Amino acid sequence: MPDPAYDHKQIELKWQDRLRDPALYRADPDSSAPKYYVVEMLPYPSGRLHMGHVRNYSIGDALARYMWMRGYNVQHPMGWDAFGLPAENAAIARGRHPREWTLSNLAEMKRQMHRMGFAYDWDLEIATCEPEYYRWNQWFFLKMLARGLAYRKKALVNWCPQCATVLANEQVVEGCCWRHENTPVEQRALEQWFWKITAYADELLRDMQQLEGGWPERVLTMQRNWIGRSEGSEIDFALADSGEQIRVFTTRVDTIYGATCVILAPEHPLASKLLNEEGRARAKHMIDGRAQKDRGDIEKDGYFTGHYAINPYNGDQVPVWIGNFVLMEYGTGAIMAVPAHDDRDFDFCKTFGVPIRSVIRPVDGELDENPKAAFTEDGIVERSGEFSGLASADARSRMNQRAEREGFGKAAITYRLKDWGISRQRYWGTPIPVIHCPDCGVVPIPEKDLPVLLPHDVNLTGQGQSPLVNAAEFINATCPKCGGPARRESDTMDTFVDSSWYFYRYLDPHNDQAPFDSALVAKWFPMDQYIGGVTHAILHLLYSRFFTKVMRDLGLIVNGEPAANLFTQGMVLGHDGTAMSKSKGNIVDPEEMIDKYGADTCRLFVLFAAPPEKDMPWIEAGVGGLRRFLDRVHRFVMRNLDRGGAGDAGSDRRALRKLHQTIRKITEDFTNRWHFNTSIAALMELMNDLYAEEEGLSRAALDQILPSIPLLLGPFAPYLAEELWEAMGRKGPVFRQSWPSYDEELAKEDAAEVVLQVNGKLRGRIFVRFGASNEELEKAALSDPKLQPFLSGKQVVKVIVVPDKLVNIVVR
RNA sequence: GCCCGGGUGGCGAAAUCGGCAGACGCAAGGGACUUAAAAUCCCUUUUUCCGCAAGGAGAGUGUGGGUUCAAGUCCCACCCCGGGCACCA
Repeated sequence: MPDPAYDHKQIELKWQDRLRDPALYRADPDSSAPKYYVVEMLPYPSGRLHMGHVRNYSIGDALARYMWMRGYNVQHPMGWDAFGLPAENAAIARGRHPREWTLSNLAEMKRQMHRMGFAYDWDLEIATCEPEYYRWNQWFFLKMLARGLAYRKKALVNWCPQCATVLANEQVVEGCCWRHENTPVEQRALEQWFWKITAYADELLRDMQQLEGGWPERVLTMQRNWIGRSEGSEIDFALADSGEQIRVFTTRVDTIYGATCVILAPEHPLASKLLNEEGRARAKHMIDGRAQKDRGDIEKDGYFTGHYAINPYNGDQVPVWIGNFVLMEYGTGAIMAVPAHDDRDFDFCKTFGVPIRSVIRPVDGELDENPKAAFTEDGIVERSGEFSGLASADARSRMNQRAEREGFGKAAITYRLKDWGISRQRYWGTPIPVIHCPDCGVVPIPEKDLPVLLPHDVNLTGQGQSPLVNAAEFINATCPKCGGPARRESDTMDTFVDSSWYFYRYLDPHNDQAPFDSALVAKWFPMDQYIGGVTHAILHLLYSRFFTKVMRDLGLIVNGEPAANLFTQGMVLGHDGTAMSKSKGNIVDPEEMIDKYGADTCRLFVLFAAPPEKDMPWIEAGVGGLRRFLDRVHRFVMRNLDRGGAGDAGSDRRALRKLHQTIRKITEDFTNRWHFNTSIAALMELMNDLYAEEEGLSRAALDQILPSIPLLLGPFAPYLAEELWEAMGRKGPVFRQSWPSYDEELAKEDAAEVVLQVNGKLRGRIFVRFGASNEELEKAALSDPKLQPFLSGKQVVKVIVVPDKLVNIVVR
């Protein structure tokens, strides 16, 4: 009789249907089990699921299933943010309303994910552009406003002409928009809303200590660089003619006696005042040049303003220049140039003939009167008045003291981090809940009037101004303070706001009294495990840390960090070796793969091809092998369900040993590292052995082996696991069973295989009982016939024995 | 330029604490079954040399050194690839 075929379509349809009940996946809020909280990063609903998403989800899903089987209380939400901008652009392109488009897309993605068999609570999904989510975004905004953490200012902002909106610094990649890598970002001056993430710069930096070990070092380093704290001094140089102050920032105030000019950024407000017409033209040229791509390649340019400034320490008058290498957005936008002790200043001053004056010598060297290059290390300060002879560090602190005493400067800390600009000139996003009143100014909408909802009928063009500006019904409002006519804010919030706190809302998605129940969050947070792509290292992960700290200060939560452990999984790359993306057209559609091979096979394949932290190029050639493996599993179980037989003791022993070794191996893989590729390889080895021993297996051995197979397979290939489990007459679901335990004794080999080496070269091997003494092993090795040719006529110098493993004989 | 990763067969990879390099899978080749094909099963597959054969000897984890009885793994120098940061004062 032929073996029953593994019909993945029939099996998967059947179990898709039976596993639809959300109650199966829901965590028990009263559970005393050790908690384990897995959250998945969300794909944008602007496209369909692709194999990259399938891999990301499969990693978390396998882990969640295993944790359930170990008795953990798993909250394993997968849901979606309805991200504004992509949704809006896609909706415009298809001539549909963003809301309609978003919801239908969410439904489609939900269907696909259900088809893939991801175990998740199907009630939990959140579309963050829905009214209830607006409400709490806006509520947070008002809280921030009240605390001075939200403010509005006119600022030079990054503007993507393609998106027709503003971008945060974090969203600019190599001078281009993160979504349009060929569109250079422009600078525009606009009134914008900001959130004061800089108020938490120090804490965001300091608390990274807590994350050490739990978060990848790479991510922490990226955040550290991004925050970019540097300690130094701010010093005022007064203009010789007008007395107006130029404040400079330096980390090397100890070199200030060597300052030979002051350089302003071309955008510096004072620059336009000091410059003549020609100078202003030069400044504009510098600004334009910088807007182009490769900043590092731009040659130094400068222009003398014709004015002089006074070094407050020694009264020297130094020329004031503008320079294209001085950045307005860092420090104070002005520097003192110390060519003798800074590479960039050296470059600049050499080029423009500004004098060079050395004031620092190496601790055990002379002052270099005529340096060929800048000496940038700390040393001993010379020619610096009362500070001469001091070590650099010492000089810095004494100079700061003097600056403070005399009122011309102070010690200061500068950050590279800028406040988070959250204004977007788009339709599809959370409206910023304020009103502009001609009499009262900016007036927040009272909490009781939230949420402010988007008007439904707008003219979406994707061009120029936000469509909300022209939506009269929306824009014309009444001032909540004076009752007079006023204008509603037309900016909407950056959608990174939505993703900054969605994982809290997941715990309590239907709460209409508060963003979430604080007690529930206190019980679950910080989440034990967060999984996401490294692409979010400084966007989402920094924002959500900031949000967490703000919410803590609002008294909503008690944790200071959102996630104790972060795992950054690798991407699935297209055939061309670059990340899958719709614009490149290299995405692989899971729908096709599922039809062809089945959902289980697809999941198994993406987990098997590479360990999860590694990028994985999509090479379909290997998928068939995984399908064949599942076929083999199915066939083996099905044809041995009712088979009788006395069996062979040797076969039984070998098969059971392999079984227990496999359980041990997979358990260790889940516990120590998530290398599912080796777990799956172990399962394949088990099946290979079972096939080899099949003839000799007794009924008793089969009764032990068969039920273990779906349990071990469950985290990786859930549909087949359920099917086999049911075929054995058991009640599911598999992921709610106990994880099988292994017996160390049964897993043990009969004898230790000991490798024999002579001078480190493999010359033979022997089998001995476990725990044989070093003397026994040494004796066995020295008398082994295979080793004699290499030992005869030689003198044994040393014998190294590693019990149960190896003997190495050193001869001369 | 600076800071992280990484470099192992034809390919994806494994080797988890310094102890048999290449598990597992793909692809390839050969065989069995079959009228035939598919499916399935079995064998070979890092490489060079010796041998009719069983078998044996050598080389080999980007390159060059080093430590060690023993190195893919540790140390030093360099090359290449990927990522992040980059006139950050």
